[in-house]
Amino acid sequence: MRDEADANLSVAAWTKRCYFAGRALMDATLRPYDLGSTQWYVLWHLAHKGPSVQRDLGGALELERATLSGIIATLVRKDLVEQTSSGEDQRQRLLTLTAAGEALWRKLPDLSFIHEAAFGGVDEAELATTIRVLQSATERLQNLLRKD
Amino acid sequence: MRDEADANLSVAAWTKRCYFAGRALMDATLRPYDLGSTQWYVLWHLAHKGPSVQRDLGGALELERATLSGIIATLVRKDLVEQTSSGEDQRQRLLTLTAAGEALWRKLPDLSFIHEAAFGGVDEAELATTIRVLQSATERLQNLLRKD
DNA sequence: TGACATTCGTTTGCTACCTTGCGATTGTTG
DNA sequence: CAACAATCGCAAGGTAGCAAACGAATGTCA
Repeated sequence: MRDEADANLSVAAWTKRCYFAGRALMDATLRPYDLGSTQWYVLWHLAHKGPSVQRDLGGALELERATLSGIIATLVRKDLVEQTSSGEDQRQRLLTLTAAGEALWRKLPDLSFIHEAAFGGVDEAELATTIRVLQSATERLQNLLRKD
Repeated sequence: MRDEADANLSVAAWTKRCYFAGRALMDATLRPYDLGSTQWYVLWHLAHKGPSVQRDLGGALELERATLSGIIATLVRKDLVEQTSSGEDQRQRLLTLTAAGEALWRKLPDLSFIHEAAFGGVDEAELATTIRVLQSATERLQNLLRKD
């Protein structure tokens, strides 16, 4: 949200702009494959960590159950992920890549160029400072949220 | 997106978490007034800068025309904003706060406590570093985006 | 065991972001 | 002036986030 010259934007405004710029580049790269960024994270997790229970995946990706539920539904509709009632607990669903899902994953481009483009070559100390500032802000905000 | 211990999250991950934490606190504060965060920004702009042409507001808030269109439609439905065909250019719409909009704006709590909670007391130099890192990352990402 | 509480996933409905494509208007230029 | 291009707002359709409420399955404890 810009209300002054670009140079005077607040930390908060730059945080938002940076987040959306990265998201946009990720989305643009994935568009030819008809994948959204969060869908990519799900595939990444299943490809690297193997089949997962939906609840655990939600924890790892920090998504609400309701949010993940919709994303998984989309991936199932596209036949990239299979959702089976995993034996033990009949409430839980086990998520597995389908053959089509594995095939697509192998075709996908490496996205690490995005992080590299954004932060490559930046002084290590400055990166560490940035992380510390953002982390402490996040924690303070979440504390305020919990107290309501 | 978390795939390691919290302490090892990347800058990108903290940028996202921080953005969403701030957004969540803002949304929670505005919920009793039945307002979303972007709706608040629109009201803020109209209250402080006076009536605006929709196109200009989109520029100031960095929203696509289509995105703003929906948000304005919501505010019009709630009778907080009036949308008139501003004389000169018959394509443009002039946005004005209604009486109800002004009344609501006066009742809204001050949200500056959020920015204060997040970044208050942080060393000035560290804040400046954070802004510089995020700004340069944003610019580099946007350059890549434009080149596609 | 039976009543109650909790957990997991889904559904519904909302905000907010995007792209694509359209109609209406306006600007430009041969 | 007429044809073409550009601009503005809207509509449709998609992704991704949230809260609230619900059914089914499971856990707990009197």
